[in-house]
Amino acid sequence: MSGLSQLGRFSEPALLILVSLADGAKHGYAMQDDIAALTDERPGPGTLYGAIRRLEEHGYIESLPEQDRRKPYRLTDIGRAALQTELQRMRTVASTGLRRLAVA
Amino acid sequence: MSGLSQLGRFSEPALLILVSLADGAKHGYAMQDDIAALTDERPGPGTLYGAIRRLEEHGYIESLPEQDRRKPYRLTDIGRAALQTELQRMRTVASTGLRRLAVA
DNA sequence: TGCGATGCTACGCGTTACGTAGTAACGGGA
DNA sequence: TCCCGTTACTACGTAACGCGTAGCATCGCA
Repeated sequence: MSGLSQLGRFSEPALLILVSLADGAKHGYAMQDDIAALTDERPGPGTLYGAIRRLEEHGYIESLPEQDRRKPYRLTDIGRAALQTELQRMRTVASTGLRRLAVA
Repeated sequence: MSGLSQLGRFSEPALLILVSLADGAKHGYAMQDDIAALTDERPGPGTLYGAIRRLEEHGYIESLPEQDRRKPYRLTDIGRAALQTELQRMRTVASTGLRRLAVA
């Protein structure tokens, strides 16, 4: 754990899952790898599969037919739209914050 | 409530407070205004003052002498550094996600 | 045949988000 | 002068989430 992460609720697993699915369908373990590459923090199974379940319940992602022992998921249209909105907001906040830090 | 916010834990009050303080010391109510302008979501007092307390406990912000009925806070050096790190990570994730959405 | 990596489920604890209610002081308008 | 809305914060409770741990099964490889 480092930085603001100790405060909890900063890793935003759900959003990272959506980002992970943005370049194609993946199953859980592959998402973990992708997220680890993106953020240097590998979410544990409790975090990951909990968030996946909630995202599916909300209709942001949907499961594809299971193959092998893998349950792949992909973004729904709703999920894609929500992700775009959220990422734009995120980028705005990040830019604003960094600008403020630079000026001050 | 709109978009991913219904999933909870997406508004990240603590980070928004830090961004809010990045352009100068503010008291709680002023942070609410600033955050509302930034995100179109005004955090309620439970959210705001809870997050402020935790940030102070962790040494990311510190309180200035109370004046009138206002308790102003400002970023500490630690808070400033943590915020910068976090915002950079955030911008990277946002950019990556948006790029992926554009390609797909 | 053992062992690590893969892939997921189940469970529980601590913490957080957030709504609601309550307090108090101030200023402006009727 | 009496409301009433705004400012500013405190206190409290509940639901939800993050995250760690444990467990189970399969696969490949040495």
